[in-house]
Amino acid sequence: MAQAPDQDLSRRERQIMHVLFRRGTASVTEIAADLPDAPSGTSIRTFLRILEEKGHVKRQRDGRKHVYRPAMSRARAARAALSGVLSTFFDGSLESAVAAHLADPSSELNSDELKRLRKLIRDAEGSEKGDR
Amino acid sequence: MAQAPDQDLSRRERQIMHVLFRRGTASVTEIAADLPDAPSGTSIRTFLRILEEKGHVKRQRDGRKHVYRPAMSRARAARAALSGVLSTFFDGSLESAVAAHLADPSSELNSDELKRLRKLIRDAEGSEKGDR
DNA sequence: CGTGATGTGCGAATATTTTAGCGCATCCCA
DNA sequence: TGGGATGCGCTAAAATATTCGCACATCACG
Repeated sequence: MAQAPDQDLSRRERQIMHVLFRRGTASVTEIAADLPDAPSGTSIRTFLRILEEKGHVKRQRDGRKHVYRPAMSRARAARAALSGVLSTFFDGSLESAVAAHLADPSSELNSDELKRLRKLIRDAEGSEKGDR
Repeated sequence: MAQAPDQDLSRRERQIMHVLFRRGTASVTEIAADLPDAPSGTSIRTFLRILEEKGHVKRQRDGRKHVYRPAMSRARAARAALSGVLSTFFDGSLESAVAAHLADPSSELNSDELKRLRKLIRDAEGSEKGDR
């Protein structure tokens, strides 16, 4: 399980995980750069240590520094995060979410992306696994 | 601003807001029912009071009970939540998100939904507002 | 080598979050 | 109308989260 890695994390822990997911990999300094109201490096290290103990983060030496990365694959976390949002805000429907996003003026997607998007769906219709 | 209502909320506050967004409206009892490891009703009321003070929740009497609802529209919160996830896990691309969701075996969407989805996009291509 | 800049972890102070106990008000109905 | 059930807010204790000071390593380099 552990579907919702977020659910069990505190605010800071979550923020840090998000930075890590966004960057893929990051040093304490880089994390600090992306953190709103970033605390001291020492504090960030504390969280990293905790996150590591909880099994959410892995570390690796890089010269004298350490580089951190999420323990869970981005893909997996992404899926979980997305379905969480769908479930809470879109009645679980991808369709409504897409509709909302397309309607959002700030989404700014060009016709190219739209075209690819449509192809994506056409292909999915094609394969249509099982479908009971 | 206040784009990310989540960002400033504690774990419990967030959980409660999510229940509220999911249900639209809820009493303390209903919230308790949806909350993982629900604390006492008294505790929930405490959070509701705090959330109200912070301006995230509105309340309304219903008989002797109170009914709570999010102060921000679901649509607005939904948009914010979605773009947050897109930004953190999908490089801001709706396309990747859709691709991921379609690939997710547990997504289970039928051909009807796919069809509507495609139409949605086709329409968007048509109107293609501004596109600066 | 000697020294400053950088990085690290531990341990402990501080601040916030989380939880409930209480006493009061209201409602249902025997 | 008296008593139990249900709901509410206030207030304060208990539990967590958040932050950092410190002392010890490493590294680059004059």
